[in-house]
Amino acid sequence: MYGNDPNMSKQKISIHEVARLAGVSKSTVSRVISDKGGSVSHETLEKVQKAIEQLGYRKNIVAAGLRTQKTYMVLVMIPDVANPFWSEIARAVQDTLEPEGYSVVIGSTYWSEERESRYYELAQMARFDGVILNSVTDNIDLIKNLGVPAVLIGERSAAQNIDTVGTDTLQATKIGMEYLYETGHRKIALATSDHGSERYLSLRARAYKDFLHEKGLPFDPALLFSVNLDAEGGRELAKQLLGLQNWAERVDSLFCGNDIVAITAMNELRKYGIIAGIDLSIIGMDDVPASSQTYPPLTTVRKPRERIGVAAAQLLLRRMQDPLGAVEKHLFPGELAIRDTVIDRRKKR
Amino acid sequence: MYGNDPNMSKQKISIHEVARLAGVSKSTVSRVISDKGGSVSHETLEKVQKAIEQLGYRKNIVAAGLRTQKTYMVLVMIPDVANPFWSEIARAVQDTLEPEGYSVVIGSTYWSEERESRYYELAQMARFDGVILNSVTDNIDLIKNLGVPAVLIGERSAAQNIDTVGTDTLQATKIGMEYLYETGHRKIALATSDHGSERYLSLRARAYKDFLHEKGLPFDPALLFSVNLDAEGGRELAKQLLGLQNWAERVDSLFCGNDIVAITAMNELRKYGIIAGIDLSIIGMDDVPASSQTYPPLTTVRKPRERIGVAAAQLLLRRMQDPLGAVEKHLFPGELAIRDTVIDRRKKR
DNA sequence: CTGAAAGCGCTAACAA
DNA sequence: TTGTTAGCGCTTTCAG
Repeated sequence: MYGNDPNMSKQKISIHEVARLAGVSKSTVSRVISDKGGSVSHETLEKVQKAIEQLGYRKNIVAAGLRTQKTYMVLVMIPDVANPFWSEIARAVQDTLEPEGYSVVIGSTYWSEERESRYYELAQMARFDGVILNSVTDNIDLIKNLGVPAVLIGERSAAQNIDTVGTDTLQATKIGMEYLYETGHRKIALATSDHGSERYLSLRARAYKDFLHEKGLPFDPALLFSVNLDAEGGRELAKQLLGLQNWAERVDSLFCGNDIVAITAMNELRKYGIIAGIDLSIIGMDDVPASSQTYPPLTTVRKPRERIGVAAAQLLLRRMQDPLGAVEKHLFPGELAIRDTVIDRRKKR
Repeated sequence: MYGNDPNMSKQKISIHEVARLAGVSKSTVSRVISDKGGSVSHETLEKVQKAIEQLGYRKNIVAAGLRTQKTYMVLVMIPDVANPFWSEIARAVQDTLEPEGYSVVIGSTYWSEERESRYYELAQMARFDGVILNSVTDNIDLIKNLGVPAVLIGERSAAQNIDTVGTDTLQATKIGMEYLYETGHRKIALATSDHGSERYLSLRARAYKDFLHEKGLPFDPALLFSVNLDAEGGRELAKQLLGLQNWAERVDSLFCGNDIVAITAMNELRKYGIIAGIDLSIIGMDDVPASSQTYPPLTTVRKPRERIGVAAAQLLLRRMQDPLGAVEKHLFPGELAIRDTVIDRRKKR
């Protein structure tokens, strides 16, 4: 009549109740529920399991963590969950960490240092076993002093002594250039940002120049457009291009720093009757979801978001087991997503 | 030489060390750090604070939670983080819960029941103070037995006894229809899914019929297209429309069940020379990011993702304080996002 | 206002 | 193989 309702959903049932019902000690129950395979006789094992079943007992991992110093929680700190680039990385991390028993907390910093430090605080309150992050500030000392294994996502050279995974921008740019070259383009323009602080952006410019040199093509400074990598930059780019004398004879293709720029530039140029894929070749970078929905669909260099996420997760897993192992860095190549904005000029020759 | 470095980042410093340094008891330190404003003299308060500062002490909220039965963690269970619709809701939840001291865990179920139950397990392991979720199964009993305050996101009628927030699909459909009507359209077609299980989808059809009736317009069953709400459905829709006899005379506008359908249909129709916003009006639903990047940009009915997220978070906050309060339900109206795919036919009259 | 002691639910020596 | 005894770091009576 009292307490014999197995469906009571209140989780008042702890290891203690299980022990009582099974007629064993708490430690024995503990041995059963902590998968460490502590030595328990087959007989008692069954008794305990039956009691657990009967009471609907659930292990309280938070309490367990207090003792073992593990939380089975990992923080993924990224600039913006709602941005597909980052959310897809987060998803990949989640997918590889959860089967290992970890829960993933996603924190959006919205590029704000203040929000970043709030997450660092959290991390220091012993909430997480590990952290995967993309920091605005790249305050390496801060990250190293977190007292928690950390993996960086990005491609900053500042981070010398810390695990890193990211995209190989040099290669990603080159692969796009190469594709333009193969399809018969010889007058390639580049649109990218020259934001001083974000030094990795100029990697695109470096790859561009290297490429021209390698192919023995002339470098025309007027074809290196400097714009912000957002929608505004795309419109600006269209304007700059159109402002160029004899532009149609000087450029046959446009390599854009990212897809947003490519898409807005493309839409802007159309207003002047210039159609991407017909009058001018355009190629973007990132492969955001919108890129396949534009008209015509955008050819672009895809950044391997999934691989990045998976690699970061695996690296963290390793680092959590062996905090003192050698620092690793992984740069993944971009992949060409061929759609309809690059003209095949070989046919025309 | 040993241990006298105040910057040692290992968080070995607990309440105990602080107490020693400040020359008080652990309880006193506890009173200081738990914002409950326990009575502490101004003098000791200062001593303790100084000690905390000096040692770089951080409160271990996990340990505290063991005692207080609070984890300050909230689970947001959604079908897919990488889908903008859901990630924006998650972001809003995060933005309103974090200032209250909660950490938000985002869990993606990918529409799988199995993954859902894994999260229910987690919730039962006393990890979370509350849960905000969109369930595939809508197993209300299960959710109620979680033993944790829960708020549902969606618009399922099944959920009678549980807090819910969602979009008012009936109204959202109507507002789009109304806009078409205002701009002079009288031959409106609707494309939606008739998936039996997802009964809320047929809300669109209901709103459609109601609207026609209200305006005294005839209902032509051939103009109610039934397609899946994905890219494939969009192409299918284009095919069906084109297959209709005299379609150009029978329909002047197309209301699509969601943006994906609208965008793919629009791109497909263009192949036959039919341009949205010129030859045919098209309107979507959701306002996904890609919608503003299409050419022409898509007019659509925006679902108030942010408001939904904020409301869900606030509701959960309330429910966590008062678990027995009356069940609440909030449906938010859709908003028109006017862009370029709807023709203003009034001019032509 | 402050301290001592008990305990949240679990794990980890150490005995038995 | 099992039970006993201490804690993990914090909060919370209950005295003083």
